[in-house]
Amino acid sequence: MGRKGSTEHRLLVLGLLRMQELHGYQLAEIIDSHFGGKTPVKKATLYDTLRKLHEEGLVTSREEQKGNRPLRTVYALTPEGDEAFLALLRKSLGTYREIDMHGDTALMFLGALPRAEVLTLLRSRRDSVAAALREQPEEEPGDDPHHGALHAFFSRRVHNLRAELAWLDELIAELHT
Amino acid sequence: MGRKGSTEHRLLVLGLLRMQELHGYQLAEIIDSHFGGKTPVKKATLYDTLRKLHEEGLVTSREEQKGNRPLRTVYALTPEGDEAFLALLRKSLGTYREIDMHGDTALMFLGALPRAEVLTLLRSRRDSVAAALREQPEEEPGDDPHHGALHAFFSRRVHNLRAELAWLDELIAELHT
DNA sequence: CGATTCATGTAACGGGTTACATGATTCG
DNA sequence: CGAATCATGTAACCCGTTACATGAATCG
Repeated sequence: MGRKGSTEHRLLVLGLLRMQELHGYQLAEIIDSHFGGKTPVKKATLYDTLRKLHEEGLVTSREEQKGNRPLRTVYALTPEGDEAFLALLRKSLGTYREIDMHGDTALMFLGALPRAEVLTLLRSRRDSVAAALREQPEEEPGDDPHHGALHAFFSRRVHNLRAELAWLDELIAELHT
Repeated sequence: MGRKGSTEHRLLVLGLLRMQELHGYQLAEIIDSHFGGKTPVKKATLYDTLRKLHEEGLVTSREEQKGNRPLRTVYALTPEGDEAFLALLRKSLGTYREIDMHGDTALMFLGALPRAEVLTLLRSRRDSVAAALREQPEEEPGDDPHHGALHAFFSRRVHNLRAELAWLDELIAELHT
């Protein structure tokens, strides 16, 4: 039924609706196109978020039919929606949410395996990180309407991956005694 | 009812049971003591995980009563539990799980606020990170039975926080034009 | 003509947290 | 004696994903 929709999701949807009115499917496409494959939001969640935002009066909805294509519901931001967006943005930008450490518990038990095996495993992990780093777009070529907008977002990802890599290298070297 | 219990939770519980048999409350205490306040696992989850591991035959259970204190259920690892632990550990150590980026969506919309305000907000975020970093134990004084075991775990946290800080500083400088 | 695309949803499941219930005991 | 501690659990809730359903249109 009526989910709340996390801050992140609301922020994303409101932020995109701020630039232009959109229907759900279109919204999903825009998001997917920027995150190729690994979407941070699934369609079901998007539709739900839109419905919720509409209930709250943060967006208006309007039915639209282009030719014989399926009926679509186009959403647009209301002034309240814009306010809500800015408030969320301010709160979110000014705060640091400690990132959940996943895949970390294993690090507590390095002693349970022979050092040689630990080294092999960590090197394999290192390779995964390096691969993920290579897949990151260096700097988006600028024929994108949101050109610079995503810069900070992706730059953080890259920074994080690089830090992870450096840390792993350090740990590996350390274990090498 | 019967939850699966995430890999992380299972790994943590099995790993701790590997060193000594424990009852749920004690397990929670051990975990809490190392993460002061911000526990990565809640009691309800722990009890549930233990129950599940018992169902699967990875741990044995035994009732114990010390004096008139409440009845406690003490769990101990079985050989299968030990195998399961090692398998989980190998898989987890050798793999990199991309961390969920939370609090990041806001970074996509830096353009929505005047640059001066963005700078103020980012500086406030920077301070949160710096504070979190100060709260991290530099290097655990060694009167801890798990002395070196947690080294890698905490060192990663520190590294991550430092990377976050450096990245924020860079971004702030960049926005300063 | 079968497969994919457009477009929107619903139902069920998964998995963790919150809040609450219980009951004895020890501490201030 | 009231409050906190010991010890274990359950029920409800929150939220997101998976999988499925629908139905027309277009593409190979």
